[in-house]
Amino acid sequence: MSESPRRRIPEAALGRLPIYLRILVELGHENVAQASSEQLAELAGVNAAKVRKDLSYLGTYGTRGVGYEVQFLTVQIQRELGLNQAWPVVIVGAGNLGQAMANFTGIAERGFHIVGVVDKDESKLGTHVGGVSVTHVDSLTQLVQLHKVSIGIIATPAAHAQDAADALVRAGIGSIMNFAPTILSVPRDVHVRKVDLALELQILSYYEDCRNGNLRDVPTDGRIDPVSA
Amino acid sequence: MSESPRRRIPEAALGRLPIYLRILVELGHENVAQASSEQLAELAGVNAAKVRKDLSYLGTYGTRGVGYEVQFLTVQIQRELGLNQAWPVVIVGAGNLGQAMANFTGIAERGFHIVGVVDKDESKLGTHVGGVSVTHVDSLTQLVQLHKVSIGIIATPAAHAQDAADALVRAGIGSIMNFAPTILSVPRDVHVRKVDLALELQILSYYEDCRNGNLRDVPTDGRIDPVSA
DNA sequence: CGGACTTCGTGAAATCATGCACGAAGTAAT
DNA sequence: ATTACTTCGTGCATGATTTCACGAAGTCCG
Repeated sequence: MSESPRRRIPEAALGRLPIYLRILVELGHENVAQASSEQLAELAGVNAAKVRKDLSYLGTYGTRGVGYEVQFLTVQIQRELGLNQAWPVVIVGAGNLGQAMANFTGIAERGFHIVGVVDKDESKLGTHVGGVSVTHVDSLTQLVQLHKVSIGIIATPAAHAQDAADALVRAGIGSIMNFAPTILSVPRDVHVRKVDLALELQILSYYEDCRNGNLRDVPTDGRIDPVSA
Repeated sequence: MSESPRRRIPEAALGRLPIYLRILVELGHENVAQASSEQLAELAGVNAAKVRKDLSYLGTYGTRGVGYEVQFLTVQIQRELGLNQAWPVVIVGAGNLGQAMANFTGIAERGFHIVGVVDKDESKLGTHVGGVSVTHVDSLTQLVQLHKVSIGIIATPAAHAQDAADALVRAGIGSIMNFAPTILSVPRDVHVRKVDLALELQILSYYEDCRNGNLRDVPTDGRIDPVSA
């Protein structure tokens, strides 16, 4: 049924669409034709009502008494996420992380195409990383315009992350994935998603500490020197 | 003032503590002695009331009219997160990502210590990665027990992630950071945090697609073949 | 065809997170 | 000491997210 324009998927639901998508693609590969919200929920590690509500933001694509058509729903989610095109991506920073991202098959598999890796360190220039060679950061704008890139990844040390962001914005990029543990300041219309790897470990540390019976309840009153980092 | 036992910091606030911590450590390095919630908020990219509320879960550590003592608060957050010890960590998977994590200075800087990298691929054994050499996954349990490791990182291909998780759990690990795009099944008392790099890009893709005027409103009624991944 | 059964879509309730706004508690200076 | 000023801590309103629970809409089978 042709729906009225539905808009703006809530952030929380949006964050789960890629998960459903991966599951659906997998099911597709196993030639599963249909899946119920119950099954999807099981595979996604969430509850069934949430799956249904999340999917309902896309449209009414399920069939009552049956479930969802895997192929069809796959396409719908892809369309919604804008994945019916291969997005070109540039990486700023050819260190460990930049290289890992450039080589990461999971990224290429899901429709992203690394068109360039730039760095400001002369010694890294020309080395080959994941099919492209590392060029100087000065070539960024050129690279971006040539390939019509709109997504950039910052994999530089924290100290240079803002420079990298500025360069990306100047080059005309619209979205940034930032691995540096820094709050970037960018124009309002540029989207930033940050991924802080150490942060995730620190959160695990919290839970481990809880588990070890360190009942964090008695506030210290003596003031101790912080350890240096 | 000795408080009544305060407990369980809400997830959302917990996720911001590492950010405040990083900022405080930085301020400390610049010999800043005090900081107001306003300043911290500015640096953290959030609003001041949120900073105050988040910090209030730890205790009443601020001074009205003044702000927070940088050194003191640093220690408090570290204590809360369990970062007053150096947590040993093992990495399963010596591919790009595993290597990048092992070499990542940001991790060591924040009190984590990579004590081992294991892989099942014979060809990778013995290579040196970030100060440790890669050993066979069979040595995992030994490694974990020797160093009293409780945090593991899964950086294997998705297909082997569950095996990796099982091995980690068997070895006695309590928390897992999972880079593989898979829902792991683990005992209830094991904490898992997943980091799905492609997922983040897919979300950026959504926003880019929106920006490009692709008003995602008219649901297709014809059914199209999904592209293969 | 009709009844039993399945599963979706969604309102409404419950929970969680955010942000405002103000009293409380401190400093500073006269 | 009193006044002016700053900034914290937090109750409360608002908004977002999750979950429940049930009617609607379909299938299946005799």
